[in-house]
Amino acid sequence: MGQTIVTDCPTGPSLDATIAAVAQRLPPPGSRVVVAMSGGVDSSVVASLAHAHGCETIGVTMRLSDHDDAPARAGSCCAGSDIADARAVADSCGFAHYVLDYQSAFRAEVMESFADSYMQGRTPVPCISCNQTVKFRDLLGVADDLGAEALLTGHYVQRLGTPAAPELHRAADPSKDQSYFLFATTHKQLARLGFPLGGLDKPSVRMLARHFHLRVADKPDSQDICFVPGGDYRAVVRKLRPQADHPGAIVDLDGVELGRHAGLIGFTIGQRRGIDIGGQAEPLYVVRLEPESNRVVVGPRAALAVSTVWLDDLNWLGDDEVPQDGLDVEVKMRSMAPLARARLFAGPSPVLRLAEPQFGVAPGQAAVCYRGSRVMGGGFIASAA
RNA sequence: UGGGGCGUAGCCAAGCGGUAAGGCAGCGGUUUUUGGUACCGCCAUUCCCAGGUUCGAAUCCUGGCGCCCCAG
Repeated sequence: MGQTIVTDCPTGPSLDATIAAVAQRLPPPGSRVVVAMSGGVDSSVVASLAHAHGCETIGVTMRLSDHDDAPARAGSCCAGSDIADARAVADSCGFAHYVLDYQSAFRAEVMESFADSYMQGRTPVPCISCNQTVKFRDLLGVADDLGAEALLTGHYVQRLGTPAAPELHRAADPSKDQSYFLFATTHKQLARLGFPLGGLDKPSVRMLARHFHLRVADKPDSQDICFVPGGDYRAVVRKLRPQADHPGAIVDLDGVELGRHAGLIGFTIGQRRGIDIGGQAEPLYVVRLEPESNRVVVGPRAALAVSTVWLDDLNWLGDDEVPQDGLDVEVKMRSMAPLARARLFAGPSPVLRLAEPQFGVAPGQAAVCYRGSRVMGGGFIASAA
């Protein structure tokens, strides 16, 4: 009593307009498509849309880790309940759905390298290595085997340009943009991929989910690393690499020991919390990790400033090579970081010269280069100074 | 055992008779399909202990205890 009835998106775009907008990003009716279904809202909507659009839709869910015995957890992908959700969506809409067991590949190529990376004092982005391996290599291969024209996913990114010269762009909704995680996608892969949701915002996607009566319509967005459901990645690394992590010293910039740490894997460059050293006038941040001596080097925020960033594995998505004298780009060095102006130099040792110093640049993270909304390419941060 | 100084939260520290600042650390939350950052909130009924003065004491007095410095 006395409650206000809230209508859905009273001022938002209409349902029909939204569906029409998405249809432009789908292959023509009759095309066979594979949809990578995680069991979440986004990919469920993609599959439902493709099916409704008249595509011969095959939903595929990869079983990636073995949490299926665990109780349903919000925020994890491809666990048991998520697989059931994907299956239920396919059943209710009436398109095919397969579950593929990729646990061993996922473990070998994503989880193991995740652990190794931490052991080396780096800070990996497992979502990117997952996209590079099981998703856009293996699953695309599955799509090929099934004779599919395209592999569709629920990522919030846009593939523009022409099929022959595809361009990767940020999502229309900047708050949902996932292009950071897709920079390593190759030109060839991009040509076969479709991201129907790239022009929508989340409320529109949920509106579509309700329209299709999907049971996942109000499922919470996923977060955290999918194979670290509770958010405790340190426990996962220690389980993968028992005995590999040892207590050591926390030292200041001059090498003076200020405290002790339980193990290097608990730290990331730029990290403030968890250092557990009080009595300072200013907060201490992790400035450097030294796997050789097992030391964590800490210092004031100012000590984090870097203006040169060296990259590994540059994946270039531009139309032309990076000019000899460099290219002005805007770079993102964390998924939710603001863009920083920089000049990119390619070659055997690609390097970014930052226009303004940046703080908390961590090796292992991706540096993704943009020009306007377009992803020009990127690489993994090797080192910074 | 002469002189001087100090003892306030895990650490640093303000307060100097009117009912415990702040910083760091920690904890919780918000944000977020990576880690982290940032932001917000919480965090001493009590000031080494025991008495006393006072309407009222962390602040004054007395006595302990504990540190630190200077001492021929």
